[in-house]
Amino acid sequence: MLYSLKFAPEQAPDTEAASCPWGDVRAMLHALGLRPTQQRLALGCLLFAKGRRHITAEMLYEEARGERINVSLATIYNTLKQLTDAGLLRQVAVDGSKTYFCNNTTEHHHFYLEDRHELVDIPEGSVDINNLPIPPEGYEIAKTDLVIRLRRKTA
Amino acid sequence: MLYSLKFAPEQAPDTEAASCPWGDVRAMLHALGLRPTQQRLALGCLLFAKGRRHITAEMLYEEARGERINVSLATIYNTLKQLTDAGLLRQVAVDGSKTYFCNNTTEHHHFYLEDRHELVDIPEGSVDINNLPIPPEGYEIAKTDLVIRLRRKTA
DNA sequence: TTACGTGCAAATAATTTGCAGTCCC
DNA sequence: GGGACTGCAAATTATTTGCACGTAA
Repeated sequence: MLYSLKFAPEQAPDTEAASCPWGDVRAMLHALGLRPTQQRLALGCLLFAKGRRHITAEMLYEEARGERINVSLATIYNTLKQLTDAGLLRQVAVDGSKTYFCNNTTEHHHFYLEDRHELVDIPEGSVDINNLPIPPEGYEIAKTDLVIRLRRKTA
Repeated sequence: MLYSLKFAPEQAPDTEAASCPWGDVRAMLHALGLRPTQQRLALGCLLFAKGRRHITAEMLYEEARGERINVSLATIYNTLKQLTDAGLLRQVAVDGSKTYFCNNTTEHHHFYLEDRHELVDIPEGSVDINNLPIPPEGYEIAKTDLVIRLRRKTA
């Protein structure tokens, strides 16, 4: 909440860097060859500020609206795709419907809380996957996704 | 192809058992409390006959139409859901769009061939997952899904 | 200015649902 | 016959796209 207020349209956009752990969102966009528009600056900050790290387009949209950021859902989708293509976000498929985006691009895996429809990082190193099978001829591993689905204990 | 011809509407439905590795589809449906309608018998046979084991609703629909089985997409979805709920099929999320159903309900994992949009079983035992993390308070593991995404080698 | 971006609304795609008609028990 | 089942078409949900207008370099 705090961090994103600095991106409200009426605020000076040059002050955002300090509030975003990822560093300077403006620099990040520049490095990607993307214009630092108000929408992208704001979304970049929401996405890379500490706090929430697994988000759907719809969730990000609601979060942005809550922060009075003027942005359309189409732009949310565009931006998420651009950042994903750039390798700054990781897309996680959990069920056949919503798509989650994760701002942690290190090798790690996820818990999925079925009752809350929520993704949670599994701390790095706490799961070992051994004996990764050799891919069929002509293929190489692009990435490995491990999702441990959790249900509420009934006992 | 061969196996499903026996389920064409004009054929005697009592002969299907021999052609379906799962056993007697009629008995299976009975055990689930589902009426052995022509559609369900035919779909049950397509799903549990050897051969294809990872299928989407759309794929099953096309396969059924190819076999002259008269069935609607809505019924495909209904049936897939019923069989999944009954534990006879396993649903696998691969990307944010299509949902795959797998007729292998043993613990196993998948390759996903990104270029062909195809799921392939990884032989059981060829991947070890160790140190499964302890779920947060109040939760237990419902299932673990490991998908190894493969891309075509560019080299 | 001028190409890149954005918002809106319409288009897709996958799946679900409501309901009238059909088929097993 | 009666309720379970099916098919169709309309409704939903998630996402993409086309295009007129806005805005950063």
